[in-house]
Amino acid sequence: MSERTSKAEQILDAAEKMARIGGYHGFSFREIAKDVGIKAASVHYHFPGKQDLGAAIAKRYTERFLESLGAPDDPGAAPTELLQRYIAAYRRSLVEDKLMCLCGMFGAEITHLPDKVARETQIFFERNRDWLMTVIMRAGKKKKADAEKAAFSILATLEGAMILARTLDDPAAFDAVAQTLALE
Amino acid sequence: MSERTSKAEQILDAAEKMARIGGYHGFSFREIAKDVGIKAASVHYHFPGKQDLGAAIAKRYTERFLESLGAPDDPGAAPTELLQRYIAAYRRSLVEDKLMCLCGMFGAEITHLPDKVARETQIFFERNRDWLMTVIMRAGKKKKADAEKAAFSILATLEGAMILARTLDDPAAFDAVAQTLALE
DNA sequence: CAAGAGTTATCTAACGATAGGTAGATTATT
DNA sequence: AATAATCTACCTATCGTTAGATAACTCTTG
Repeated sequence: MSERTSKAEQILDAAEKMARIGGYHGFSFREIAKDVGIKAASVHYHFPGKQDLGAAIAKRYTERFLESLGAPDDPGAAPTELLQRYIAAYRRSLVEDKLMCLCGMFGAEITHLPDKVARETQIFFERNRDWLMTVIMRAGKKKKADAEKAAFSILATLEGAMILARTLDDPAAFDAVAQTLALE
Repeated sequence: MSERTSKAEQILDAAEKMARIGGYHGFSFREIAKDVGIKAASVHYHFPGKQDLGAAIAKRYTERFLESLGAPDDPGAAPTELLQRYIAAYRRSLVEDKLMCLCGMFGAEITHLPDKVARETQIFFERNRDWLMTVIMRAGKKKKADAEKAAFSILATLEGAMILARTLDDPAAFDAVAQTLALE
């Protein structure tokens, strides 16, 4: 009886959602188990330890996020359009999912995370930086160092905007911040 | 025998430090107790519940933070100087204390926090917004609505820059982001 | 086809650690 | 004597994790 999604995927789904609300301590094997209809011990069959599960959701999150953006050097998409798409990805997470960015969450508590999880979190930021740098250099910035600064700035600003908008419970605050980015 | 700092203050110090590493779940009565040299039950004498302690550190953090900035309408300080001072406050937390902004941390996990704590976290952002708006309006001729957008943008960018720099373990990333702010 | 072996997935049941919190005795200070 | 501060001792809940039994499914083989 093969269901539409595997148990491992269901576990990842539940863990990711919980982590995007409460961070690394926001998900537990028991709560996940209840969510997907098995016992806590069975979750360990799919993911040996919490570190592994934490690293797995961060890795999947990163891959899905970048996949949803498309290639930064796609000739069919203008750099400005790609940047708008990038901003829209954060907005969707905030407004539709009503969830924090997983790696923004993990990033805040980075010094409190197991190595495996911290590493995956770093990778999210590095790959986002690289994606943005490619787009920015296509858009006109010539020096690589300047492109990196601009990429860091966009990345940081959007992560911060999510926190701000969620704290004030005001999606308009996100848009206000995003608006100051779009002009560049 | 009255020491230099009261026990309540020592408790706040310990709790704040732990929370700025691990968030709301990053501090516990037992760990705090060990830190200040009393038993866990005694911590409850000073702060009845965890909510109260969490709210107290957020409140004190906000007050100290704004105090360190000085008045936004101080005639003796130019708006650009005040903005530099604002950026420097974040930088100090990152580089010297090597700690995350407490309310940036709490903001990330806002939907997971008790009401009392969430409220204090909101107040941090509101009061920072107001401080920045005052400075920004002094600096230019901007409309109030535009000043709010600019204030949100600075606030979000610096919170995000802290997360970014801490995750990549690279203070230069913070400076790169801050540099894009200073030009405004 | 039928039986058994192997593999995959889940279960029960518990362990030790840690959490927030409470009651009531005890000590220290005023 | 009264108040302020801390203590011991415990409670209940949850955590990650583990060992070992038990199903459930797949594959091979007589």
